[in-house]
Amino acid sequence: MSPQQILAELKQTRPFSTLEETAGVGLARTAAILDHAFSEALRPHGITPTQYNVLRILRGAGPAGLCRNEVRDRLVARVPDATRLLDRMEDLGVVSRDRDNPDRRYVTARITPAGTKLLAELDGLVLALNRRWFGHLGPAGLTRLIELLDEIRRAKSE
Amino acid sequence: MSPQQILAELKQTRPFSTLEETAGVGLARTAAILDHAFSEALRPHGITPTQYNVLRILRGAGPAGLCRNEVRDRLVARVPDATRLLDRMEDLGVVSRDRDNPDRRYVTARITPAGTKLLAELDGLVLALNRRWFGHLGPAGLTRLIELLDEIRRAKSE
DNA sequence: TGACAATAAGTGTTATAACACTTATAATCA
DNA sequence: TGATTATAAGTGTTATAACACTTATTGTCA
Repeated sequence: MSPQQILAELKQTRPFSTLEETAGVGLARTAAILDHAFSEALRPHGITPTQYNVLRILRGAGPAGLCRNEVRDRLVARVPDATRLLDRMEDLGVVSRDRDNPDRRYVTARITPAGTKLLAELDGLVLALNRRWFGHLGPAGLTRLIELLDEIRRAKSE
Repeated sequence: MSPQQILAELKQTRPFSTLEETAGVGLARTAAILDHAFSEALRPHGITPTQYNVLRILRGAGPAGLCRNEVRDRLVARVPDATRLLDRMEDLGVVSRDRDNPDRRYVTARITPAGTKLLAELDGLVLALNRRWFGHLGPAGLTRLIELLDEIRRAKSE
């Protein structure tokens, strides 16, 4: 096989083994692994990572709660059907909803006492997982990682 | 309100504003944004990011192809139903399958000429997207990002 | 002020993800 | 060699994601 053929074959099977692509695949793979592990860790508690995210958002909002679209827009991952996501969480008893805004188009979602209790039970677990997965990078590594990720999102939105 | 109450309230609404958590949320959010953008970019071409991933894997495997489980295990994100993922891609005409292994339990999946053609059409797009999203980090930033992500996955699997 | 546009939420429907379970073939070993 | 275990693929089913569309309420302005 001639050098040209070898190069042609490499080019065919791995057309862009660039740093950019390596970073992109690494980012996607890492996020997928951690999301799956988090999902497994939450399973015994009956909620998904997205639902956990909603609970964190609503706990942060306090008694005032938040309307559906505000919850949706604060989610880590885009969800096109926040209504039924909140439906399920209402069925679970961790979220309540009321059309109590003067503007009657809005429906306010709030975390319930049961939701607050569940979240409190999970705080230790989440802290431990974050330490296990990220702790060994050290403050300098973590700060750099956070910077790099911020830069990527900034470039994306420009 | 006493300082203690203020602290207690902050603690309640933001129990762990640690570097680890900031990195975790940043990682998940960045990956979700890029995956969504990639999905949108692929939409006009009729495939999803996962299907694109399968095509890349099968192009890399060459004429020998790969069995279902090998394809599944090489995917960036875990997929519990690779059979029907390949079913759909076979319906699209970009993948073929044959039970042509001496061990008749195996079904070999291969990329079709149509799949190779589609992938070739997408190479430029993917290269451009990767440059746009990651290029401005520079070789040093990209290398560091790749290192940090590798470290996270290594810690996870230990 | 009354038609029209804008905004918030919800609904209908299809496709895919996820999980448990079954079938088919091959390898192992008493 | 024949029963048993292991491996690969596929199937049945439910829940969720995704997208387009509809309804209800409010704001705007000719």
